[in-house]
Amino acid sequence: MKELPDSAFNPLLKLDNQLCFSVYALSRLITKAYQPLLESLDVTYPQYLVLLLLWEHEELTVKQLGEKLLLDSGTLTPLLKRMEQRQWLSRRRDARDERSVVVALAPAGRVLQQQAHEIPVQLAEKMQLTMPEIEALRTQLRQLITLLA
Amino acid sequence: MKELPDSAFNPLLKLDNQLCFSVYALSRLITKAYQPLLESLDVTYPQYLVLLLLWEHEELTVKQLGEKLLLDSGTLTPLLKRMEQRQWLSRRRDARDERSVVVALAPAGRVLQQQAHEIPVQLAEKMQLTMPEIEALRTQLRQLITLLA
DNA sequence: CAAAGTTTAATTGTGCACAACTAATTATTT
DNA sequence: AAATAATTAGTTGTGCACAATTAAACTTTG
Repeated sequence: MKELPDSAFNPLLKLDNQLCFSVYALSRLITKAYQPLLESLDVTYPQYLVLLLLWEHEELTVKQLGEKLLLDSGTLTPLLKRMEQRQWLSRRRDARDERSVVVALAPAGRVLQQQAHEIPVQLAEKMQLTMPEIEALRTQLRQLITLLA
Repeated sequence: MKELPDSAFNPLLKLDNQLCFSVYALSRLITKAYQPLLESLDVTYPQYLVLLLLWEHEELTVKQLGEKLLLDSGTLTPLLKRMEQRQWLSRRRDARDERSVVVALAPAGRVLQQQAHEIPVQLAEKMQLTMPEIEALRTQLRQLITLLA
């Protein structure tokens, strides 16, 4: 009997079939789709996510940012230092608990918010999805996230 | 009138509402879910994706790998060099077109395939999804991928 | 055929992402 | 109170990911 490639027996090993690869590829494509919109602000996508949170909450500890973004200090500390250098935010130890570092929105970070208004709208257009479609997809992904997180 | 935070007016700016963040977070969680399964092979997730393709196709040019994985030579070249050092694959210029580099599965890479059989199954279990659910989700994601790619 | 243009990898430099570890502070236990 | 444990950021080292550039090989065109 002729030998067949393994993927003939185990179609799960075929790349095209893999849900995980789709998520991985889509994630990078989304970052690229954001890039032309973000580069006018000279902000990377992870930095934009931090700004989204600070626009909403004004100040958060590194730990709180990490919980919301699912990132650890090894990623956040250098990222926040770069953002501090550009004066978008400030970092200071919490007086009530010197272990914590409080990250607060700075005036220049507030200015960026004005320029960011159209970004979510433009991106939704790029993805050509209706609101209900976006809702449904996000709900499914969030189920997986809570499962794996 | 009292000032409200901007996200009250523009809920799209709220992180929790963002489809894009869900994809980004899920992608990293999936990589982490793979990690305990892949570390027994001492392979990273992107390296595993390359292996999946080589198990299927035996040999591919860097360009073909890039097209399938949506990665460029800046990412692939150093990754493939590391895999070549471990003797999982070989790299050689194509005699018919010296611009191309042919990446071919090496015997040690074939051995890895045996150990990888259970990985997709174990991951599907972790995600607690039925096959139809996986299919449906993947179809939606692939639509977005072709749109953005 | 020669010049101009295209294709393919490699290189360089920046910024995540994360595991493993360290150091400092706070909380808990005895 | 002293010893122990837990929490929080920071540090170090490795590996992607990608933009921008370079260099070599091939293709097309005048």
